[in-house]
Amino acid sequence: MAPITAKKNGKKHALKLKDTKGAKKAKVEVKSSSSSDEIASSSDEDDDVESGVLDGEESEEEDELDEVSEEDELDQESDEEQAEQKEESGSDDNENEEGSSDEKKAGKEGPGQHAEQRKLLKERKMQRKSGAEVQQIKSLWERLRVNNPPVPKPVREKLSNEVWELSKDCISDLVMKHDASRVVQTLVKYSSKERREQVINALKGKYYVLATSSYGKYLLVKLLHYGTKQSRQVIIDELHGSLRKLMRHREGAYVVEDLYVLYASQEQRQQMLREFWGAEYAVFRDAHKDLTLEQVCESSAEKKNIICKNLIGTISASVDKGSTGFQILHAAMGEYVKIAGDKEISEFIEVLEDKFAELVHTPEGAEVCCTLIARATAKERKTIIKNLKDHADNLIRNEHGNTVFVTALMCVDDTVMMFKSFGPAIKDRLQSIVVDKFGRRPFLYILLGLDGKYFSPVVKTELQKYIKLSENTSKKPFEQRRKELLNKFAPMYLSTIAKYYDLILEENLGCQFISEVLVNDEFYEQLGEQDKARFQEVIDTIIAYFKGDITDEKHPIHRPYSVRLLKSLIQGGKWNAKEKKLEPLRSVQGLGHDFAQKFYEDIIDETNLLDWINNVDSSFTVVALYESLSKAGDKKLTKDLKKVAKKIDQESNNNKGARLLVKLMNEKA
DNA sequence: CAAACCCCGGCTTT
DNA sequence: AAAGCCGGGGTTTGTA
Repeated sequence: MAPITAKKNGKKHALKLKDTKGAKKAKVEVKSSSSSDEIASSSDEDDDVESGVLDGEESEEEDELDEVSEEDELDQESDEEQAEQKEESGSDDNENEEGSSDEKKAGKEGPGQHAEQRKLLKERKMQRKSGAEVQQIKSLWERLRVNNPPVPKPVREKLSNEVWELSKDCISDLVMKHDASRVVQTLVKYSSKERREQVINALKGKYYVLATSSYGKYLLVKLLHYGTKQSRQVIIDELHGSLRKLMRHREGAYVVEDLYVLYASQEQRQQMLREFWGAEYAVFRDAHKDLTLEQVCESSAEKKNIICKNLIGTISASVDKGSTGFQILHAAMGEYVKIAGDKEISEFIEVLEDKFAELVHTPEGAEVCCTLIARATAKERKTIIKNLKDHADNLIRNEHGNTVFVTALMCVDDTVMMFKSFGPAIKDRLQSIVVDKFGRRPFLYILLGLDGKYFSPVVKTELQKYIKLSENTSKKPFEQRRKELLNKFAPMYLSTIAKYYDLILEENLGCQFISEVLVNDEFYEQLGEQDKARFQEVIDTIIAYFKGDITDEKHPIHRPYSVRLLKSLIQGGKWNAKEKKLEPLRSVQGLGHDFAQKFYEDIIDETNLLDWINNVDSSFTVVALYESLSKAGDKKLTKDLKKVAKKIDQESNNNKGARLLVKLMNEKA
């Protein structure tokens, strides 16, 4: 692994640790991704970060302690841990906890006690099964793991062989202990394919226990990481049938999530999910291969009931455990809502309670959330919105979250509530949301509906699916909701543009947005008298924005979208590319000819006309001006153009605007 | 709108 | 396990 990776991981981890203290409540940010990071990085660190031994260990155990209180019934449920293992792992756990708290105490109270504690700990360790070997292996490992300077390869091989010789017979004892499990991790990391294969085989029959062990899980994840397709299959096969139980397990759930997200193939994922349907589908898995949920449910209402019950069982257990952010869970939820009836949907909404925000960052999770919003009753929608509004900014900017917000905008009848909920959170950030690739979408929706320009066919079809689903519970005519929202949001759009025009105009997406706002009859018609006046001020502001010497490279005209914006304002209408004609505005004032006139006066006049024509970036502006003004019989520009006609640069190949202008002038004459 | 373009994830290769 | 290729998507751009 490259040092860069190590560094990155270390950093990530450090950040994460800081978080765990203060930000329990602020875990809106993708929990699922952190799950994999957490496991990967905290175990990586052992090997890669030089100074990390104590830090890593301590923090890990701190996490451990944190979680202990959350302990649930599942440990008992987990089949009494295989008689032989039970005693061992039980005492092991205890010792580790003691160990960590001892260590901490010692750290505070003085070195003398510390040493004593250490000795005690060591003695206890020696008494454990394979204790002597463990100590020996560990000392070898200490030499193996050093990374600064890195151990030369031959030495590494030798050490690693020695470790393997010592550990291969008691490997299953090693992997459950927090220190020794690291030895095996390092071993796996520095081993050949064959050796890894051997480790995989030596651990056969242990993977369930491994997955549920707070230390073993790191090794398991490592094995998955370095493993081949086959070895992954071995592990998956073995865990297969226990997934539902694992999902309810504190450690196991993380392993399953990692497996699902990072290592399982599409087919394996499908299989994992099918296991959540019920025991039948886990046991006879080959018989049920290629089975889709819809098929099964259609074939028998009884089966459907059972599957529903099983799914919601796993889902609510995991949600209660705080695993709402897991992707595998989102996928399971996705299946559930696909077959759920209205009653089940209501129950599901209750299960999720205030955790909706944890769903919206993954494709599946967002889909679930959208479906729920679409199918929910007015009252249920209100609770969902109430929950989501606290995460408005993250929700709206997120690639998937934004569709959830759009769905809410499309489906919720109570637009007053929508505006009250989200308005305040949005108000001060609209200038940055509006230039965000995803964040701007909901606001373009309010402005234009599901315009194909901003909603790709895939997204659009999906959103239309939700519209269809919402028809049972939404009462207003579809377009009415958008109009009402536009009415409420329009003043906010306007004041944001007025205040932050320079920030927004700096971005391509921002120019595009402003153009959509200004060249829009519906928008203008929603404005009151006072806002209509402000609208004119905004237009003047934009005109003034283009003042200045365009031979200066920093002039805004040299940014690609500026011309497009100006052109749309000068034309005063939307270009319909299908019909190849301009659709003039019916009610907006101050654009089109008016705008052109002002622009050819305040910004361009006979003194700098030639500059604007002979520059590639700006020439099309003049073309637009010419078309707009000459059509209206405005002679000033035509006259000025004649004066400079001879100096227009028609030679350079790339100034197509200039040449087009000349062509148009000749046609006229 | 359509063509050009770029970026990313998955796959194959050594 | 890293490097390179390919295809599909989304975005940019060209200018009607």
